[in-house]
Amino acid sequence: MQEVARVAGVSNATVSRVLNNREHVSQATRERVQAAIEQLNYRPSRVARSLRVNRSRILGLLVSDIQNPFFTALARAVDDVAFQHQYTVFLCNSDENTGKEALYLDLMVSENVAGIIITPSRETDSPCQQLISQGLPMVAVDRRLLDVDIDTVVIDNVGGAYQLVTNMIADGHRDIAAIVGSQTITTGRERYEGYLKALADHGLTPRPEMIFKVPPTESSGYQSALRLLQRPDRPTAIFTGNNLLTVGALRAVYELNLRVGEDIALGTFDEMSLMTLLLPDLNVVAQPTYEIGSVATQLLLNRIADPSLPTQQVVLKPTLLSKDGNLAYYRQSARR
Amino acid sequence: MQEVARVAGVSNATVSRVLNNREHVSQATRERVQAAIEQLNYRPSRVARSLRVNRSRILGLLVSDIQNPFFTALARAVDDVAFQHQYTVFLCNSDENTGKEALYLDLMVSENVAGIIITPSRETDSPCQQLISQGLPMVAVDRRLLDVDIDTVVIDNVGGAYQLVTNMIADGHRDIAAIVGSQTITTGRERYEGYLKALADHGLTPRPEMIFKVPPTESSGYQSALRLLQRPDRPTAIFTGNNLLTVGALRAVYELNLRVGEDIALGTFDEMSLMTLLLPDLNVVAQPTYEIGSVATQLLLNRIADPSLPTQQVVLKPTLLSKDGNLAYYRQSARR
DNA sequence: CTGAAAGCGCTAACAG
DNA sequence: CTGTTAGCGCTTTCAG
Repeated sequence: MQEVARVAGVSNATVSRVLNNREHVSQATRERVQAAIEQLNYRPSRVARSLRVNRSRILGLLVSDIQNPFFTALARAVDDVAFQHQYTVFLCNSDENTGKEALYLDLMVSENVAGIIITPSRETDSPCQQLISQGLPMVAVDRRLLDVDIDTVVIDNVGGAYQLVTNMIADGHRDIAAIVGSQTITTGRERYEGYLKALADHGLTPRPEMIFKVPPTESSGYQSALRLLQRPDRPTAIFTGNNLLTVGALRAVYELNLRVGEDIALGTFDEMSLMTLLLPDLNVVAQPTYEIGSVATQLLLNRIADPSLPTQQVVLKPTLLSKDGNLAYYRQSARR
Repeated sequence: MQEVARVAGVSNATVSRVLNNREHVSQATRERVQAAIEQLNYRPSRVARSLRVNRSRILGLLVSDIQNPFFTALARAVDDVAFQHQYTVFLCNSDENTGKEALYLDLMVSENVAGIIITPSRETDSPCQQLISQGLPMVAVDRRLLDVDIDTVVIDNVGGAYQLVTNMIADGHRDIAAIVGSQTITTGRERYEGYLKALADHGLTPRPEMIFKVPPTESSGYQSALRLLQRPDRPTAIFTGNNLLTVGALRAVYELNLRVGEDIALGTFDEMSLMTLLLPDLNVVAQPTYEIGSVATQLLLNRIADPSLPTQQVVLKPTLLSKDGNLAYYRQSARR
């Protein structure tokens, strides 16, 4: 910067003014500085600026699984909106691991991010509480945080699961098993709640041995489904709580040479590329993933602009895909 | 930091020494400082450190499509290796857009990253050249960069495509169409080259109207496949150059109510979750994705440690999945 | 083994 | 409209 100032024959204060498009600089000087910048191929240090002004134009995004298409779609949306507002995104992967989550949060703070969007890996005792009370703008996404006053964007998990399971009941199923995610995460608990409610409202009582509450991973889905399907009294349908559990369950189904929609019905959350295309008989509740991400980012930007805003809890509606509608939905989303 | 120094009754120089695990600090002082850090819940500013030492422990990773499972698997590998070495990863999405690519590169430099791993969006005139000559450690991954002396990790695309197409020929196909990515990207060109070579070596001549060179997107794959499949003289097989093209092609196949492996054979690069499970008749060349990412990261860390190292070009072997082997491969990779 | 002091590159008063 | 100056939080000589 000194160098630029020297070449342009001005002080570095003036260079700074030009850089930040401040007024009180004559057109002539401005152009001289621009020329010097070009000539030297100068790039301002965002690090120094961040240190000085004590805030950056970086948003932290901490997802719990970078390989899960749901989270990458979310990341994509966050990136888009941030980019439109000249913010950039620091994307990290907590791996569903509270230790890593805490570590990355610390790191983001150390890096002076302007705010953080997080998919919390547990709903209580979150390190988020402390950061928020320190005034760091934060938004929780996909999963709620208990006992923390924080902007939140989630979907109506109870309602979505309820619709899905009701739909399976309407298809004639009376014995519907469930493989749902850990009950310490709101999505897992709420979707399970919707499942139970749908059964109860139709006079059905679930068999306890038909219910698996497991970590939301592919291998858990696989193991659980295998155990379910190998029973002599296997259920006629399985409700799986998220996409990874579904993939695992599908693996088990195929391994046992069963057919989805014929030997066993499957109902699940999350639309995945190819899944609806190749498995038209799958019952799917699709999340408005892109919208979740963009709303969350907007919320975060609003809070950065005005930290005194009251916190908001946004609940978006998922969409039950009709069997005929699957392909149409897939096509539409692929077009984006 | 001042605060910690005050509470511990030492100078901030000493606090710094404790923070960085430097010697020449008595055990007693060290403990006093640690206690103060705990008590105040102090987190050092990485921004200030980065400004002072003019380097950070951040690696930049610039991928061309954050929603492509190939790149997220890559990101996962980079993240893992970086994390093991106490580095963190700044992940950005160039969106296959040279403008965004240049912008993010500038940004990463401004943020003082220690080095960059990039999947270049074009093979010539890359802004990477300049950064490298400025001494910034960089690694190109998945795609080569022409006329730039840079560490590179790619797979043997020619060989992989050759094997795949040869395999289809062995299955009896004589009329194999191709939908390959832009020829300004090395993967697109090399895979096309392998395709041509396989045909030539078996005395086959491709029909020009059966060859589509298009951007590597799902919609290009869809459009191209649709046009191919709607011809009265449609081919018996299609070679698609990457996973997105494949997904698009699959969409066209399903829309026309054709069956993979019966009405039309498909051969493609990249293994995708579920794809091999649900489509056992797909011919697939799988990339050692995780290894690509980990080798690239290792290369970058080596160069950061010693910038004078000669550059390396690593070429990894892809694996042709036998039809029977698909499921086994899928299972194994899912276990990771 | 510890402290004082300079300075990384930038911004923001404050003067002029 | 432009320059001078102080200082963001840290590391790193150099003295003691």
